[in-house]
Amino acid sequence: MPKVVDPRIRRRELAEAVWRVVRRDGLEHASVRNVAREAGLSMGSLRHYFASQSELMTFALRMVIDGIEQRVAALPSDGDPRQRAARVLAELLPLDDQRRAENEVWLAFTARAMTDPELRALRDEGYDMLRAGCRGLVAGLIGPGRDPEREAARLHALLDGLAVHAAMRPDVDTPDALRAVVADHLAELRAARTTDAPTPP
Amino acid sequence: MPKVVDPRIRRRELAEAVWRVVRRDGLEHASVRNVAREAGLSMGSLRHYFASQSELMTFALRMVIDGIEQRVAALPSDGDPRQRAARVLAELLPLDDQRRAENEVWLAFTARAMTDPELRALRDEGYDMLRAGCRGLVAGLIGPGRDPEREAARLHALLDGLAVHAAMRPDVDTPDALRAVVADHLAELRAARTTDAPTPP
DNA sequence: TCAAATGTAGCACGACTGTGCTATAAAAGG
DNA sequence: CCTTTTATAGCACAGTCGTGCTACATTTGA
Repeated sequence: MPKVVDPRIRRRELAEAVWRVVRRDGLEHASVRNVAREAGLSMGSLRHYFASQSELMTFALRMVIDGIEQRVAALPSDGDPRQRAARVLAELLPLDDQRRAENEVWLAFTARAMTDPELRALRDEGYDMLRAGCRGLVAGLIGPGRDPEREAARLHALLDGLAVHAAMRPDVDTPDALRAVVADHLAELRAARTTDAPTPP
Repeated sequence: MPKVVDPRIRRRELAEAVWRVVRRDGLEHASVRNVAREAGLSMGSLRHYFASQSELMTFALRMVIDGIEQRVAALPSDGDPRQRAARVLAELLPLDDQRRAENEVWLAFTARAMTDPELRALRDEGYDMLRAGCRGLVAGLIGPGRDPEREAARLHALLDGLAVHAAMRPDVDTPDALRAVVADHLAELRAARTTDAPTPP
């Protein structure tokens, strides 16, 4: 007795089942069987929506990227670059459960993308998006004497590092700690580049 | 016709076979069979050195941690904290093949540690080690008005973020780019904390 | 009303996995 | 020289895996 459900909703439900399995048991346990069971469907039914496992996985990762992109795009585009930067960065950090979930799933797939060409394309897309975003934020913020591209790379690395740490040690790298570090960094970006005194003799 | 080899060397060889399989095919393909084949041994022989797969994996990760720890410890302990910081950080970044390998293996295991308690203990050990190292470096560097713990967290996140990026995009985040970003960051740490001007009205 | 399309379920096959087990050859030690 | 230990190899079992396939119920559309 099949229910009548928009297939797009079913696909979302299945992708969310992938997320739950990945977070609870790890990506290596996200088999077709386990995901189908998690979603309360049969294997055959799952394969009606996704012709192969890699299609399912690709879609589950795609949903992470799209979700983040949409949330950032929905942010009020304030004229003040400092407020906008603060808002965008607060949106990118894993500060609540929803974003913690996305972050953990993203990390799991990022690792697998090291050896999976199909996932790698998506991972690179996310990387490029975030790097471009950092470029935009930095451009409106940096003080004199700073290299925009290097500052974008630095902010980007800081963000991804904080995300990894938040996943690894949520007890140490708490939301408040993440916010404080990012606030420090933003404040610093606005300062002029200090020319280096030579190493004291 | 068994060769006469120090069993500790065999264990190292097997761990290095794990590394190669992990880098080439991914952690999910580091099965007992594949690792044994990679090392040129039989499954039975591998299991003579490692009673279980998790013991093999644990040892392979342990070797990463110990290797990094030993290389940092072997660094000439210069009196100047700035030179020492530069040296230590250059040692921690994945700038050559050996460290690129360690870094990729570390990332793969870090991801799996999210759902594997045994690996998690090792991962946390690495995390704590690096955080403590950052604390030490920052203490000797920071300018007035800075919070040492927050700066340690920031440097730590920056390092891990750069490591992730170097693994993901070695073409973009080249060794030179990594060095430049870290140099910028170190120079900045020495500057005094700029008190924030309030957001302009 | 009846045929086509759609959603759901389940089975079967071949492949791969970790581990327990036995067999055998070489080395070590008396 | 002979026994014990060590190293290596290989097989067998039970389990999981992805996928192709069939069967059936429900909905849709003419």
